[in-house]
Amino acid sequence: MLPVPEQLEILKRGVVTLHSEKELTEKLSRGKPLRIKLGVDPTSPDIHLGHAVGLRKLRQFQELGHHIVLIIGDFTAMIGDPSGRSTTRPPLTYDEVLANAKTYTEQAFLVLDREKTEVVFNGSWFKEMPFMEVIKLNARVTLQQMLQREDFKNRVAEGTEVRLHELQYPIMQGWDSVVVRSDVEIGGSDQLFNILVGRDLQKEEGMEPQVCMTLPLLEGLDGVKKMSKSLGNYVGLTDAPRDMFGKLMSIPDDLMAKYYLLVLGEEMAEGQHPMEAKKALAAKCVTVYHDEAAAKDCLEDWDIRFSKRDLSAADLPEYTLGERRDVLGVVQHAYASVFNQQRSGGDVRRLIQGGSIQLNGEKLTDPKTEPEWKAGDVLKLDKKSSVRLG
RNA sequence: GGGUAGGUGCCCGAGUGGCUAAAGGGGGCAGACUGUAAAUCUGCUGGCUUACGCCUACGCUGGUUCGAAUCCAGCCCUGCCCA
Repeated sequence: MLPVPEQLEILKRGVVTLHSEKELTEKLSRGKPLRIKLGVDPTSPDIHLGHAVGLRKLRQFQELGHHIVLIIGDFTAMIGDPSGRSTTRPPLTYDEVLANAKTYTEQAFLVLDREKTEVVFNGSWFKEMPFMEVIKLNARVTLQQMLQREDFKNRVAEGTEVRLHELQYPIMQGWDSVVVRSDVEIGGSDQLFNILVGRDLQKEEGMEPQVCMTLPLLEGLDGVKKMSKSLGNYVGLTDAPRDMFGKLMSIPDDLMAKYYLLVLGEEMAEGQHPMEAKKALAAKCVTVYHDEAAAKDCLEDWDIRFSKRDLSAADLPEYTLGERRDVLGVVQHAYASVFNQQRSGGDVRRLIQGGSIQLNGEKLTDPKTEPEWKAGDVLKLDKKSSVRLG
């Protein structure tokens, strides 16, 4: 194992809070692998770059020889972490959660070393927990402590509902720490409170409290809100290369440095042209989650499509005409058959009248006309989708 | 349990009998421009229809009325205050 100061230096990189450095130093200096905990709730089937921030930190611990405990919150997912949300989340069925858990763990191993990771489900201890135990656990936390939490406090102040099961969430997450005997817990900065509850419960159980380490939250593509599946502002680890690339090109310029740091773990080079810097970011990210060849393909495709705007040279999906020959009918059919999107007539009409639909670069603004469709023609539907006529 | 304020389109929120497919904002989409799917500006933003028009929509169910998101009754749900 590396000397403690060097380990510390790596581990401290990019963290928001570390409570405390002294405790971490002490734990590290014993020279034994530490148990590092990260809990994830499988509320959706895919992991995105926001989750990956925590996973990357785990990976660092792993490379330093520590032991990772990845907790799949199959039980906590049924509640939904109230962190940062202003309304109650609709509950998932247990089957949905289990299905998500499966893809989740698979995708986590895109970042983590599978061999050195212990995966546990918190349902394995919560499912069988006697109600008496639940009561005891609840007796350890006061309502006032719970209400200190920003999101509960705000909701109470605003007069929106807070349901009692939501109050259980921090307690459950804290109890996880007791069960897995974690030395360090990692989480997003919105997890601070929950992680601290873990410390309290561990202390009460006579254990040495875990070190609390939080990481910055990664804003999503909109540049404002936390990256999340439900907001649709995310980049999935398993997104197709071109999607991943394109999505990353759509982040606001001033977010680039943060993405460099949190997604790639490197500093953004100074003095670069913003577009070049963003292309490099997107390409590197594609390289990490796919490979270099894919990244190269994305770069080329991007230049052809958006910089040179030469759709005729791009490789586009092929589309075969259906029954109708009028613009509206063709576009609607193309969306359905090539991109699997059902668009309403009004929707398509708006696209047409707005000038989005272009045949070989010429705008088709009349829904009723029946242009001469020839094989090889390029039909642009919208910014992201174009087809070549077969 | 009592009192009281509410439940409107993807979200927030205005609207108290016809001018309401429903102000405004957010979000989303498109166009122009550009250095990108950045930024900025502009337009669009329920469904069907070539169109006239039709249908669906303001918590639910009924009712009053020529006509209801708007009035009445019952029910369901939420906040706040009191118990």
